[in-house]
Amino acid sequence: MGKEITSRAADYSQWYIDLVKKADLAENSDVRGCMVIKPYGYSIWEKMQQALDKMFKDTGHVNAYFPLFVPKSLFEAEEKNAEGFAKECAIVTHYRLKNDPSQKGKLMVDPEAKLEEELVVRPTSEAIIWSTYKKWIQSYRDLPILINQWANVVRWEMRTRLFLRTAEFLWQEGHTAHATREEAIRETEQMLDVYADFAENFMALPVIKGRKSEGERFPGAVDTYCIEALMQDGKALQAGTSHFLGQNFADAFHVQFTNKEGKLEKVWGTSWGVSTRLMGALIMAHSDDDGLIIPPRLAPLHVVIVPIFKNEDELARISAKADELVKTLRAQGLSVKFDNRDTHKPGFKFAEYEMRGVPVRIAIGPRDLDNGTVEVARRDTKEKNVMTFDRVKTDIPALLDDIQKTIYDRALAFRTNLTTRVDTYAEFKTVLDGKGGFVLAHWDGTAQTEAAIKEETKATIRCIPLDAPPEEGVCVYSGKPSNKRVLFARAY
RNA sequence: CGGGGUGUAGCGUAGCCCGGUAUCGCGCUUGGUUUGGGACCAAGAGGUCGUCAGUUCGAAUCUGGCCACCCCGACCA
Repeated sequence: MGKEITSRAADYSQWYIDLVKKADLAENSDVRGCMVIKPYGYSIWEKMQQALDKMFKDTGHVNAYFPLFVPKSLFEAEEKNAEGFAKECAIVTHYRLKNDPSQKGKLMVDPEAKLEEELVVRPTSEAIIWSTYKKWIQSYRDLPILINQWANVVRWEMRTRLFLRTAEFLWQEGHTAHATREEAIRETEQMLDVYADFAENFMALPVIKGRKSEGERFPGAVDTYCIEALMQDGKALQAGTSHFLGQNFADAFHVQFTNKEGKLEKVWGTSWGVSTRLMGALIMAHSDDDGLIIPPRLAPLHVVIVPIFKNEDELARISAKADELVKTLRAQGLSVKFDNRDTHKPGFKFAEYEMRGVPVRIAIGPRDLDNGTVEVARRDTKEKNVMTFDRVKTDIPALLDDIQKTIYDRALAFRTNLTTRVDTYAEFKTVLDGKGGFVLAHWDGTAQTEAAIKEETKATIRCIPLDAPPEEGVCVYSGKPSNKRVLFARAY
């Protein structure tokens, strides 16, 4: 592991890349645009999965798995959806290789093994899932269907960045089918709330819930809801989406049911997802120039114990105490590691665990044994305090709660400072180019204005906040009347 | 797909203009001294210089083709 990462002030993008690599989260693979998620990075993703999966199940959903490949004819059935993803689809056209007669030891695509129908590698699974739902739904008694899947998807992006945008990424996608419009909308909103809850309470990431403008809507959706977060460089990041699909996929795949009155009706749908992009959000929202800062509720390791010793005898004495602490803390439900390696000095270990964002570090040396104390360092503020042995059991769990809260409060204060209400276009541009962040401004509601602003400033409407109070005003761009402010920002 | 750039040890690099089998740092191995904030000293190991061809007595270096990757744009969870 190297010694330093680029500072945020020097080059925010480079800081992010350095951090992902030095904290051992992920690296570029031999496949263009695809990453290897390393064990430590994956363990954080697993924590996210566990928390989300429980929330999905608590709201009545079940997991299932649908195929990676989507026959082209199914994929193209919902026109807007197909059109929206067409430019970034990987396609399977053949199913066999053979020895290349012109080059010894090389393989070539067997031209005789061409598929009758090409298979699209899923960029999202609405098509394959709704073609399946058609077989499952005949009666109102078959509804609702509340299914989630954990899967990988492929979107052939031109430019990629670790976690934030990769050609293949991991995610979960919920796909639900309902008898009524109202129920489907309730589902869409419920899952948005689940995502916001997860972001705020697990990721310690304050988010703004809202609806996308027509231009930013998911292809094939009637309405797209999202949560938007602010990163430390003042750019916005979409952290999750929940779509009300109306009857678009029911239309495309002829999914109908017989209602209580014996009449045929079309099914209403939703879909919702979050991806490994959340890893990027987690990193960019909280971490500092010394490395990762992970909120305790997502940290694979809560506490690391580092012994400080000069010889085997000292290590043995410290180990006895450390083992006791490990037991105590594990009994509190915490993940604890005693790093007794004698191949690295304490200073090296301190730096290493800071880079990896372990929330709490406990150091024990001979001095502590004599005093009946330990040195406790918290990662979020870098504060160090001496604690007596008997306090560890109660004070460490309390400290972790405090760290979780501190990280959230810090992110919220940051966002509050970087959220600006503007009333003129000049001010709009000044704020974007100066302090950045979220800009709340009036918008006339037209796609033309939205596009013009994007063209001129690179800022997009992140969302129309759900909690925006009605307020009479005029569009900063066109001067036409508007009745609420929308959220603008430059985004990832 | 347009514009620019770069490929030398696991990683980061010097050398290239002006041809003579490769520099330095990190990391790695071994031994010793160290250990309360990324240790030090010594000795070692590790390279078809992206690839293919050409020029030459001789190519990391010059010429051409190819490949890969990075950056800027357009596109994007």
